[in-house]
Amino acid sequence: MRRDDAMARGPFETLNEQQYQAATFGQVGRGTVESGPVLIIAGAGTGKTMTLAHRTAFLLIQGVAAERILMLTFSRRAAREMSERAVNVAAMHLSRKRGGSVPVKLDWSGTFHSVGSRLLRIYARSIGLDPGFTIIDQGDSADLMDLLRHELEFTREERRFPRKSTCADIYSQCVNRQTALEDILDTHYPWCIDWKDELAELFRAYVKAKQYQNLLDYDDLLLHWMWLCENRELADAVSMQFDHILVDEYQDTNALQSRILTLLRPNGKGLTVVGDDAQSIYAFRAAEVENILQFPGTFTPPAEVISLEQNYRSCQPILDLSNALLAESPRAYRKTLRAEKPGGCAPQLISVESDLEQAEYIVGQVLTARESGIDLRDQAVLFRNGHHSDRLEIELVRRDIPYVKYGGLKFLESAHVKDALSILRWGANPKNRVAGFRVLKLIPGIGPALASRTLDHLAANDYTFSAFSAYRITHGEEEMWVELSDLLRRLSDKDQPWNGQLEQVRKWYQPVMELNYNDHYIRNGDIEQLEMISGQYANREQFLAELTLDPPVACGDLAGMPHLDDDFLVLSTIHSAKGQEWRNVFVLNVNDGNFPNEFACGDDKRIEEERRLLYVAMTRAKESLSLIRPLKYWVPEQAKHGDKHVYGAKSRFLTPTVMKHLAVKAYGKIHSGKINISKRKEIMNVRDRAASMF
DNA sequence: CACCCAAACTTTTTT
DNA sequence: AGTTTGGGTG
Repeated sequence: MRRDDAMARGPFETLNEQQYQAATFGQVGRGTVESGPVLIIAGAGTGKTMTLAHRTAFLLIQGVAAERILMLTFSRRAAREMSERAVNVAAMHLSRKRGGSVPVKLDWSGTFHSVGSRLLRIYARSIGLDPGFTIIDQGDSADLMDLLRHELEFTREERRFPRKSTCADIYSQCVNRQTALEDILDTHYPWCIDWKDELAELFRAYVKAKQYQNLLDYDDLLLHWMWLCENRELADAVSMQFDHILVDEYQDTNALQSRILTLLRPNGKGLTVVGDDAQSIYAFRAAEVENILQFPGTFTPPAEVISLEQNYRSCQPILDLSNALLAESPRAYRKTLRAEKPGGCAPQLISVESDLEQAEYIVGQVLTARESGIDLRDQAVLFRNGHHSDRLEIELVRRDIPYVKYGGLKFLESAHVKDALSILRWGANPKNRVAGFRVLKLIPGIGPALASRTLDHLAANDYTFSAFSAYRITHGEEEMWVELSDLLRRLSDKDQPWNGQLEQVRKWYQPVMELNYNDHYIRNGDIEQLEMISGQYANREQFLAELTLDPPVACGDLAGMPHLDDDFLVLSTIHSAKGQEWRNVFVLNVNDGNFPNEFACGDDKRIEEERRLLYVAMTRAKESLSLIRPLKYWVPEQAKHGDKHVYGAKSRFLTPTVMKHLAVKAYGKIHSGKINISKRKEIMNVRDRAASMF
């Protein structure tokens, strides 16, 4: 078939030459597309999502069934977007041609973790797993580590044992990198090296505990999927379900993920991966840039490589700066981004006195831009660490500027939400000791020891909650205890409808919040919000699984959470800004210590990743880019005496070659002896408040 | 044994 | 600034 004739028209005419090559790669047969492995190197802003969506649409148009396409993405949001766009493009074409069967969505589109969880529920029995497993998030996994490290009495040693989240991190690195504990400690956690034996023992206990309690952590979803595929028959069964496997953000896959792909597609047939090595920023989560660099060579004949370099997002001066930054990094896929849009002005490097002036400067610039017609939602402030925006947030609240913050503290991580979910999880799975422990300690008078004994009693009675009705607790609120055991019995009853379960949980939990939190009315609102969300799920298992795999982004206690159609400024960590774009972008704290982060120094590979992080931040900007550099900035490190400010050196990434593309500016009085404007405002504010007291 | 308080310690980014 | 541990009290 001469697909050029057939396809050049219709939905594919908007693609440029490389995008078109990528989208239509492969030999078209009757209802099939035969294609070897292909790697699409998609630079920032080169229409990656559009290309991948069009490739999927191409497959659908050629007659590949939607349920035979596996789309693996980095986030749920990306999965949804990709599915929608692909289906729309295909529908546009198909309805014009024959009006025949138009797929509504891609059945198998999701993150590695969510697809893994789905496959494991199907194949659980064949690998000796109970399909009713509970998925636990990073926090739960850390809590379980905490319980075990106390049980093993590692916390009683003279030197302090690594904190619970560090233990969980180390374990996760070992699994995801498929590397021995000793090597992980050597390269990533040298300060924990003395605890090697204890950590190994802790991890053995952790694995046992998870198995006993029927829990899977994030890493288990990948690990068990891989094990599933290591069995030839099962691998074939999974593999034969799909004609095509497409992987987005391939540069951020880890050893487990690439191994799973290799097992599913040993010869690479029907495998399409998309990514940009220059945007690999998840090494801390065990991502391997090497995966994308070595992808072509892992097959014989090697995979086809198609490079997209035409940039549709930014103006040329921004790309010149980004290209210059990246040119100083040694890497395999050289690319020079070219702008489609003409004109544009040079990116700026602004020096300010401290984080206070930084916040003030941004607020001023954002408001000026809005007056000139750029909505707040077209502007974003990006930063390295979640807390870097603290100062700015205070300023924004004070000046009544609405904003949404991505990254940082999440809804699901707040204590009250975890409490409520733990009650639900415990009801769903009485063996879940972490959840039970957490819930029991909520009752005044019940501490770790009593909670532990109560859990033992439950275990001794075959994990039936009715055993609690005869069980008296020595001290502790009698009434709350009785109500809790009642609630748990109802929750564990299989005939109990899902509808209304969260309401029952909230009714029991409300007094606990009122007791513990001053802001309980705000937190109660969060639980009510959770209740609303729960209505969208068919059953409890689905709700709990989806919520851990795809947590809601924003936390409700933001000062008046902006409604979606309102105008608001976007604050985001660079990691959470991936794939997004704004007309106007500010990058905070561009100094050595943040770019690169002080903890990343000493290791060349990690420094390169930090450079790429700055690259990702820069390439989010469409029209205007401002890098801000405070001369003095706040460090939350232990400060022995007095001043917690530190003088930040200029980022080592801003070399003379890179500086050529930056317009240098200073804001405010850099050497200040006098009190500056913003400080005076703060004093005024305090005076007003003092006066209003009487 | 639970709870409160003080002291010591702390590695960022997230599915 | 937030977390974790240890000591003292009821």
